Amino acid sequence: MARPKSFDQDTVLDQAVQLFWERGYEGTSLADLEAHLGLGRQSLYNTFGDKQTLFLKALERYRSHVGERTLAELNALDAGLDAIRAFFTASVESLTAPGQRRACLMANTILERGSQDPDALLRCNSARNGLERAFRRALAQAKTSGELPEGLDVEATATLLVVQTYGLSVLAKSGASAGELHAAVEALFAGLR
Amino acid sequence: MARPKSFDQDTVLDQAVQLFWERGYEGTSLADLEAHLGLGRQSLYNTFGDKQTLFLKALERYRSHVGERTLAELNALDAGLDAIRAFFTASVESLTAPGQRRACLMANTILERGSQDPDALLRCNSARNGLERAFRRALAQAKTSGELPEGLDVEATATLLVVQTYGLSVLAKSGASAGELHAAVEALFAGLR
DNA sequence: TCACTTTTTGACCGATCGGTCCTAAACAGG
DNA sequence: CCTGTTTAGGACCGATCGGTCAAAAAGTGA
Repeated sequence: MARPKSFDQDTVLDQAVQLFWERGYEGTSLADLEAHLGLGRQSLYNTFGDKQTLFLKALERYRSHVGERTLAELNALDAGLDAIRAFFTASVESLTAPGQRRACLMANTILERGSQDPDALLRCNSARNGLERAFRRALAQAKTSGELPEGLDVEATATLLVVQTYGLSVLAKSGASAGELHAAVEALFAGLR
Repeated sequence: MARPKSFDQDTVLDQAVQLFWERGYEGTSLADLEAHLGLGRQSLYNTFGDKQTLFLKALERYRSHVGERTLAELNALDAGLDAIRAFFTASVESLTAPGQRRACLMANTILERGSQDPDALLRCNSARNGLERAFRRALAQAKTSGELPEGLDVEATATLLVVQTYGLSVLAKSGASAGELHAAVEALFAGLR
């Protein structure tokens, strides 16, 4: 029963995700947000609260969109070793896409904000848990289907795969080629079987 | 034949390294530097140039001190698999030391400054090359001594170890326990042999 | 002691930061 | 058409940013 908002919240939030992803939290000013989101400062504050709150919502959005999409096939019921390999192949491709060397928003946030923003860190860790859980399930599946040896430590290996995921982000941002990273993934899988 | 500086450059530079390491480049203001380094702004500019130049010198110092110290045993002539394992064990301990969750300055810099400071990125990559070279040598040594299988791809595995190094930094900063990370390292080595 | 050179101190600069306030515009319901 | 409520625009706020300037202080060599 009053004037409605002239924009779609989720669309705007997606653009905020892009900005924070490319420039980081400190590197993204309110002026940047106004310019790229196409709305005034007061609208930003009315809709999302202050900068830090907006950032947390952007993190949430990243997790529920970007994250879940890449997790989808890993969470399939019959996901095994192939699904894990597909996950890393797709990750490397995405991380090294031309003009898109922005690593992973979660890894970026952990390093930039980990010491200062416990809420942000909490969301990053929740996202990490989701990934690690998916890895565990796929690893267990691969183990029962005989793709992996009986003695394999599923818990530790899942953590190892998370380490690998974050490490690939850093190396990709530093300019490593897709070939290098694919080879590193191959080396990892050579040890798994 | 004039007034000498009242401080030791390297000592001051070490403190700058600490600050940048803990707070990042953007997160460290000139006021912070003045306060913790104990010298005035003009002295900073006279001695090290502007903030970005100081940062590059701090990166260099980090590499030549922190970096070289951890690389030392990896660069020993007879370094093999044990040396690599010792490197990761020491890394995990250092990364999870209480009150010191600051990850690795190189990884931090790659993610925070990689897109904006090509000079900084260059130095990070040069440090990475040093690490990767040491890994290659130790891996080759381990291969000839029979610790590792003939078919092992030294090049790709060395990259894999760099990926792990960076990944451990991120996970450590996110709050992962030393135990978790040690287990992940174990899982990695289980695959290598 | 006396120049000469450098360091140091601290005030100061414009720009930009995140955030707020106030007013005008725009829509919904009656 | 009004009335009520919310949104939108933009001026404005104090604080802080990196960087500069000028003057004072402190050494050096003669």
